[in-house]
Amino acid sequence: MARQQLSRERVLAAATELADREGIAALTIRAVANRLGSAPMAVYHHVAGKDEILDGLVDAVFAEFEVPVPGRPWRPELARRSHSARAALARHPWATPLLESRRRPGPATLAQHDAVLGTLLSDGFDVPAAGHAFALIDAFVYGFALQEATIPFTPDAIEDGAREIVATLPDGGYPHLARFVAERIGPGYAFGDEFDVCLELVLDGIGTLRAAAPGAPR
Amino acid sequence: MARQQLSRERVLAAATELADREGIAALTIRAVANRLGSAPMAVYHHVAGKDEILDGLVDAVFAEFEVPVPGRPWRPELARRSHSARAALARHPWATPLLESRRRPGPATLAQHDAVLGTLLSDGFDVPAAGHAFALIDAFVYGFALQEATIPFTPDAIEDGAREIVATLPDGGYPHLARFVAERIGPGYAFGDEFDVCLELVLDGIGTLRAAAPGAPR
DNA sequence: TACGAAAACGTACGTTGTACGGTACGGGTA
DNA sequence: TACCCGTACCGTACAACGTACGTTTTCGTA
Repeated sequence: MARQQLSRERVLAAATELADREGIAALTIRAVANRLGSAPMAVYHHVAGKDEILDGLVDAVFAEFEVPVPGRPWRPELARRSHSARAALARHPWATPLLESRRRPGPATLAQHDAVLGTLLSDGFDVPAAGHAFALIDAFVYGFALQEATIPFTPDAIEDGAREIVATLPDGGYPHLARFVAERIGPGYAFGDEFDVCLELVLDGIGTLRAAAPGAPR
Repeated sequence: MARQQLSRERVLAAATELADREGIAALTIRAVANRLGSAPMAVYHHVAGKDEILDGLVDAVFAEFEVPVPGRPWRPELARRSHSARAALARHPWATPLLESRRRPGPATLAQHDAVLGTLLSDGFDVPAAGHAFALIDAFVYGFALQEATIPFTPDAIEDGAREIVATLPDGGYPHLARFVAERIGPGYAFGDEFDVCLELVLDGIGTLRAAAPGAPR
């Protein structure tokens, strides 16, 4: 039997693949086992239950974020990590809503948080300012990922999709929404492009939090 | 039998109550029917299925947001609506993750979007700038709500909870995180307070997007 | 070869969403 | 009065789910 041994890692990898391909709702113990060529209950020797699989998935996604390096200038580091975070959450759209229900942060999650705080604290932010900055940038990244996951259309089909929704509206209702779709949504429009514009504004705002005292100039 | 007639509204109200009290996982058709003093299959005469209930719940939460009024100054209007949105999402912590999977926006959702866009468009923002501003503020509000829902502690217990997590860490790992918890988290600290600080930064950023041309001064 | 632990499996149970067919009832028409 | 039919409700049934429990298979070591 060429069947490889099961392991926690193989279980999580199979679960990630399944969630990516079929959606989070299709992620069942039976399906995971099936994909591993195994029986449902075999999985339970490597993870305690479905909840632990979900915890592991979230941490695996966090592990895909590029980690900022404390000591380097805060702004490019946070920009790099935020872009990679958004990319990872876009690759795994099921992950963002999962953040809420998972209350036991994994090692990658903690390392990520530690590195972000360290980057801020070592480049001119005092503790309260680092807290503000952390809350702001993560709220933005997660919120954007949530919005992006909600958009029911691929960038190519967004025009049709948006018009379709607007078309089902009562005539004359939602005039500003209708105007926005008519004037803005078109072949060149991709919602994802908003990320860069908004991230710059967020980073500008974080810059104003920076303590005046110890930081290197700009 | 004094039992009142069922209706779509009563079903949604019972579902909201249940989700608030017992969590979204406890929201089953049987539980909803039970709370209504009715049989499971009776609710199917008023909603098409569980998905439609979830859609209705999300729209009901959006209906709790205060709607900004186009024509009034953009900044206080958006501040008011953002505060009320955050409060509503905090009252219903199960709602934010649900935003992702619900792709059929309800009337309250559409009205909300329309009013936000209208407020921006009628106070000096051109269409692309309004799009940027909309993406930014909603990403922030949803993301913050998601973070707030994740915090596993009440404001009172946050100190113990945070220390507990840090205590389980390998010694010396995550030094910045440990420092942050030690210096920042205390009796006076409430994560929710970060919202006001961050929202001001977001609104500042949105202000810089405003077209120079037609807007009133300030 | 023998053996004990680790890994994998089979069976079974309670719960879920919901398809399907039946039942009670309140009027409108003949 | 007798009939009928649409609306609201309910009972039963089924497939799929997570997983508790007990059994079998596999494999490293002696």
